[in-house]
Amino acid sequence: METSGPDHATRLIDAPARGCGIERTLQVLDGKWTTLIIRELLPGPKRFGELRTALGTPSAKTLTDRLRILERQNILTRTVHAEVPPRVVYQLTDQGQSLSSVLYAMLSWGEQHPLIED
Amino acid sequence: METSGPDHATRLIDAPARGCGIERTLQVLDGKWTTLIIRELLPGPKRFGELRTALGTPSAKTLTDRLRILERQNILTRTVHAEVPPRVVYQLTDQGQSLSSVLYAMLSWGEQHPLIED
DNA sequence: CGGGATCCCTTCGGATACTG
DNA sequence: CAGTATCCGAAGGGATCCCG
Repeated sequence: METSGPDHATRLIDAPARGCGIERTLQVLDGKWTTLIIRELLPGPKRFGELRTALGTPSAKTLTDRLRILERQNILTRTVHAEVPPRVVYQLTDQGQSLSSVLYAMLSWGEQHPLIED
Repeated sequence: METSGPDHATRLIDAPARGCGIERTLQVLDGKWTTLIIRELLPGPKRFGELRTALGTPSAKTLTDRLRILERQNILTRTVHAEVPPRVVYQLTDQGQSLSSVLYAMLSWGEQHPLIED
């Protein structure tokens, strides 16, 4: 993976410090939970409660706030099924799915670099 | 890039939600400035003042705090040159350099997905 | 069940002043 | 120049209660 692409380094060096693509990505992958939310939704849609459990039970407010932001950013969709009890399903958009490339890079790096300390 | 690797998706789906490599990466790429600091250091070492200017002048405290954390995490080194005036140089470690794979993924995604709002 | 409303606390980041 | 020390405001995240 490192063999074929010295071009990667070049593009990273050439990108202007401010206003480059990295900053747009950071605008999405912001906050404590966002990246993990996307990770949970990659396999397929999930309900609010499923998400909450899978993430380790963040507060409802925290999760709701973040999901609303991601919805506005067109990373996921929110579908309300008018039933009793209500069922609300979150699903990644194509744009959200495409973040898998970033998440995969994060996964690979994290697996290869166990942190020494905190 | 999407053509050859359905394996990427598989590994992302299989990774356990908590304690997977993604979370270790998030432990490093934390806070408002970290990712941009690393981006600035990829081309080569920089002095404290150079970093500050390149990033858009965050407060000295903010930058110092974050640099100390990254030093403890073995992402970069801090070298003090005993001169007058003092000169302090920050340089990525091999581990820090290796984060370029993640930054490159962020750059690519950001370039291809201009945000609609927010 | 999936929130909304409210209150609260911690943390992050910034402003300012001072130092080796 | 590159910090340290101190104080501060805003925001993120959480706890609790209530509702359709």
